[in-house]
Formats: sequence, C-alpha cells, structure tokens
Amino acid sequence: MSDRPTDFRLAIDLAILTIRDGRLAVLLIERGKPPFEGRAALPGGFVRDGEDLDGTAVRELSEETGLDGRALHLEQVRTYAAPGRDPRGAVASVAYLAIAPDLPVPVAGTDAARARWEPIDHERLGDGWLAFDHDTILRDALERARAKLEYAPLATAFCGETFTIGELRAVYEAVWQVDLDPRNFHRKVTGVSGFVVPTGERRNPPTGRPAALYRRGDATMLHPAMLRPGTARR
Amino acid sequence: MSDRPTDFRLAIDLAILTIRDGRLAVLLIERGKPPFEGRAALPGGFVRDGEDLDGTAVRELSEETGLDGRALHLEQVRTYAAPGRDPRGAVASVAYLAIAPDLPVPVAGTDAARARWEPIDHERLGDGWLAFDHDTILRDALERARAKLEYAPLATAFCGETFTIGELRAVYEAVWQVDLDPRNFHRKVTGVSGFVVPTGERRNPPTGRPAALYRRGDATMLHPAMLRPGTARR
DNA sequence: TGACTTGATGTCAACAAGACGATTACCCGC
DNA sequence: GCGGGTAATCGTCTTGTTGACATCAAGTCA
Repeated sequence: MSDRPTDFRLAIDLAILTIRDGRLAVLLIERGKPPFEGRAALPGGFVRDGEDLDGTAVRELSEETGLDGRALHLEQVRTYAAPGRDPRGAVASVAYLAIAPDLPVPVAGTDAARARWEPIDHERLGDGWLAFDHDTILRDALERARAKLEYAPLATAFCGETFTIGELRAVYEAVWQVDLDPRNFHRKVTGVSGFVVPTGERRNPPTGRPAALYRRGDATMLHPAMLRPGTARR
Repeated sequence: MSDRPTDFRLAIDLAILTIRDGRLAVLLIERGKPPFEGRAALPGGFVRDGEDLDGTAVRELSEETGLDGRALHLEQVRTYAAPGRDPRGAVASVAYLAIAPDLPVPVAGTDAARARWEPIDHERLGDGWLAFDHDTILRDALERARAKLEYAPLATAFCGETFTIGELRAVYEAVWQVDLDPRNFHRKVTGVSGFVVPTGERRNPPTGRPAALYRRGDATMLHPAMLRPGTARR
C-alpha cells in the first residue's frame, strides 16, 4: 500500500425499485461495452465537474431511463470503494435508492433503449447476477427500503397519485416478501396519523367491492410504526 | 458544468462519540494548517492506494486519536461531495460514525496531541462550529446514532466491558437528550432478548444501592425496540 | 440510628397487534 | 334477477407493550 492519497473517479449507481405484477422489480441496463459487456448492471455514471451527488443521480436517472428524478423518491445509501471493485481502476461509487410507481415501461431516452424492469431474483442475487459489485449494492439498497417502510411513508412512493389501501398493502407484501392480514393492515394504516388521507373517491377493481382512494399525507415519520412481522420476539 | 468526469480526492471523516460526565461528547482536532487553520474539525484523512474505506477509517482513528478502531463500533454514514465543500478542490468525504466508551483521554499518538473530547454544543452546531461542512456531517452522524439506539444494541458500545442498567440509561438520556423513567427503562432493557446478560457481579456506586452488572448480549437487533419517547403519537 | 440516594420489583390503565368472524358492494354467468 | 366469487371494511377478543407511579431494598454519610 502506498502512502500517498489516490485519485478516484467518482460514480453513482442507482437501485431503482418498483412493483410490477405484484412483484418487486429493479431497473437494469445491459452493458454495451467492457468491462462486463452484455451483462446486466444498475444504471449509473460518473459525477461531472461542478455537480453534486444528488444532481448526478437525477441526471443519470433521466439520461439512462427517461424517469424524472425530481418526482421520485431518491436517497443516498452508501459508498463503495474497495480496491479492485472496478477493473478500470480506482472508481468509488455512491449508491442511491430510487422508488418509482409502476410506470408502463422505461420511457425512451438517450440510452434508455437498453433499460428494462426486471423482477428481483432473490436466488441469483448475491451470486453474480449483476456486473461489478452491484449485487452487494442492490442488496444494501433493498435492505434500506425494507427498513424504511417501517417508519417512513416510503410505500406511497411506489404508488400513483392516489391509491387504495389494498395497493399499499401489495407494496409492503412485495418488498417484505410476506403476507399481511388485509383487515389488520387496513386498521393500522388508517390509524397512523398523516400517513394517508382519503380523497372521497372510490375505484372499481376488476373484481370485488370498490375501494376508497387515498392520497399521501404529510407525515414524514410513521407513528405508530408499521413493524415487520416475523421479526421474532422471544 | 463540464461534460467530463472529474477526478476526486477521497477522504474519510470520523464522528467519534462518547459520553463524558453524563454528556454526549465528540472527538475534535484543532487544524494545524490551512484551510481552516486553528479551527476545530472532525478527524479524518485521505484514502490511500489499495486501501478500502473501512481500512482508512481504522487507520485514521489510530493515527489521529490513538484509539483502536477494531475494538470500536464503526460504521459508514454517508458521502459528501458538493462542489466547493473543500477549498482545496474536488474532495469527496465519506463520513463514519464511531462509538467509544468513556476513555480517560485521547491516547497520545502521532497527531493525537491536537485531539480532545468536546461536549456537543447543540447551539453552535449547524452555525459554523466546525470547519468545512463538518457541522452537517456531525449532525447526520448524530441522527444515525440516535435512530440506531432504538433498534440496535449500539448503546452498549458507549459502555465498558460490563455496565449497570443505570449507566446504560445514562447513554440513552445523553444521546436522546431526554429523561427516562428508571423503572420502566429497567423493565424494558431486561425484557429485550439478547440485549444484556447479567454477570452475577455487582458494583458499588458512590451512593445508593449496589447495582447488578451486565454484559452485552448477542442480539444484533432489539425486539421489542427501545422506542424514543416524545415521538408523539396522537 | 435516621436521612439520603440509587437499584429493583410490582400494579394499573391505555394502547397496539395478531387472529379471525361478519358484513358490504361490486362483478360475472346463468 | 339471483347466487357465487372476490375484495373492502368493520368489529371482537386476547395478548403484549407502554407510561405513570407506589413500594421496597441496600448501600453511604452525618
């Protein structure tokens, strides 16, 4: 190990999550050039002169996927800089978690042609599913999302402007990979102050009773929290 | 803004917390050279060739304070890279949170002469107390510590090998800046499985009844969690 | 010995959570 | 139009957790 500081290229990588067909999906791109050509990877790119990290994340989100980062939930997760993590040399990567509603498809954009939603394959994740150390990055981002569903109104970021309690429950079930009791969930969500507010409208589902529509409330923290079940207490 | 990627120098900064005289304190150094010469700052330094971030954090912890990072709780918090945050140019900084028991004093080391424990001044924090953007970094690290006390056995990292329930309570009170009911706290802590285990020993305080000594348990998460009070529920 | 201080255990009421019964309001096919 | 299927919504019961607070225990000190 040298005694001198190293110069790094600084990149950001995006773990963009959504729910599609009731399953948790991540936006992946197919790498068009080496290293890892043809492999699936998280979208991302280098920080430019005069840009801050959030700015880079918003720009890459738009360039690579056509999504508008200012409308999405976007938060920094952590930074990866292990020697050798990028074959091109000293590249540090700042991971971001983004949450998007179920959009029809990655909107066409500059490089968006290579982008696609992919259901998260928990089997292959951690086993070389993605290029670089993106398995690790995605796993950490997922854990952040799972944890934050408990105490922040993050789940509404997966939904459209208005949503039903059932849709919100589907978010929790997809992200946590558990089944939740619809009745208890309904009681809990509507009991948390400022989480959701009824719009007065209703929506007719393909089957079953019409559901009341809700809009995201102004709470930034959930009280009481929506605790994950199964997190066994002895 | 240029279209090209920038090269960054990559640094880590350490927010090292402890409890002294029942108050939360942070380890600061006095800067010996520009920029911000003579000002108080968080200890830190540049990532070297072949080093990973955790390694840099451990090395700087030892060099600047004489503390052994492998024995302390140490975790990455987040990364700061806003343009202009460092007058020397493009420097990205990865913030780390470290938790230390109340050690007599920053042990003498290479640069440790300039290091000192300083009670956290919540008034001046955020108002240019520290050099660079270290006010922000410290604030974010503090918030991480506060939040993590709820669901992780982090509080024991502030204590020595063995500790009393009262000492543990003092940690929560200092970090959260609240008063806790000793009786309810005792019940809660001893009710969380794997948080603390009794050693069978007792310790005689300067005054009052002797307290049972405990050791950190093997839990990595707390169930049920030690929720912050005052986080009002309606 | 009694005053004082801190630790440890207990009680009670309010509240939150899991399990699950029952009712409501749509669609569909006959 | 009617019954079956499905999902939303409301209610009940039991158990566990929380906050407020009384009480007792076991040391030090004057």
